[in-house]
Amino acid sequence: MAHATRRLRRYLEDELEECRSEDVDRRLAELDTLEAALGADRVDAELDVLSALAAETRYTLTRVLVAAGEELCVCELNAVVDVSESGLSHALSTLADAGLVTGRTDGRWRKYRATNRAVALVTVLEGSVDVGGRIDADAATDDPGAGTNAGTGAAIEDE
Amino acid sequence: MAHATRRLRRYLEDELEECRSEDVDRRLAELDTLEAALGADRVDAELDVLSALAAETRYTLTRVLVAAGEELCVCELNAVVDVSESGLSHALSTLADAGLVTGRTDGRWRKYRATNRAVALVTVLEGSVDVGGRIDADAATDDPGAGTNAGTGAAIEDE
DNA sequence: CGATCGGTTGAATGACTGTTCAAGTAATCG
DNA sequence: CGATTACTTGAACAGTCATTCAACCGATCG
Repeated sequence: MAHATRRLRRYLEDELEECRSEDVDRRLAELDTLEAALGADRVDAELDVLSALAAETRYTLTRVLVAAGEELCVCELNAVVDVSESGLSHALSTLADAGLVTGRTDGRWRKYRATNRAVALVTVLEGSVDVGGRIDADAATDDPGAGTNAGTGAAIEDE
Repeated sequence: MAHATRRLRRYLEDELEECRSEDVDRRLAELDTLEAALGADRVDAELDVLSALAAETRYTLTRVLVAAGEELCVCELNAVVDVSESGLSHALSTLADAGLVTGRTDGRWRKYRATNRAVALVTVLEGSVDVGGRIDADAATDDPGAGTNAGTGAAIEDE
């Protein structure tokens, strides 16, 4: 980190007009705080969730389960993802480990359901990502634009 | 899909008491609708964002930029992620492609800032993931629990 | 101008991971 | 009970991807 710190030092002396090393040290401490505030465990946990979602099969499954709004049988899910039977099982297992779905055995059938976490993430992604090349990627000012729309619609609701 | 469909058929005949093939066909159509409603382009776009975030270096960068609430110089970011100089550049480039950060050149320094999309996603992840083994992974009933907390705090705010 | 600095880009490689095949388990059926 | 069904688990392989090294570009400085 020797080289990087030297450059950072130069940047800070350049940025804050006065080049008192006191100010520089303060800024360095602030950056440390910023990093520490994240918490390694927390970042790890959140990365597990992200990694679980960041694969076509698993994300499609999550989307379908969220859209359904009710539990679906494994054999139903098999109809929408186009992987082998065991591939589907692996995918659902990974999602369950990440707390994105929960499964329960009902007689000879096994049913899965999306968790609140999955609903929240899918909802934000839906609201944040505009398909069609253009994106709403203007820089964030101060106000978190979270909690956009709800009501994913398209629930099956038979019976 | 021949085998899977056969099993699904059996499941549906088992689930819906009456085994009229009319009902079965309707359910199959509903599942198709559920899948189609997702939209392949949309899923792809959202997967790009998820994939960009689902890596320790890039997620940490995003978290720091969101927490900072202002633009940070590359040399500052270099102090928090522990990868090579070019690794950092690659990471920031990937994040920019996914619309999670934006960069601008300021004299001889390059500065990056988190986008609204990044703020939204990080906020939801923060609110959704409870570290410490236990998770709030109770099944979703109907109400999307999105838009939880805001105010990531820990902004640097010097000057 | 040449030299240095800050940062990016491209190719290469090692690690990771998504998928499949084969075998295994729990439940129902006959 | 054995057979079948519905699904899971483990090992193995193929494809992907994060990181690094080297070369490069643009800007500033002397």
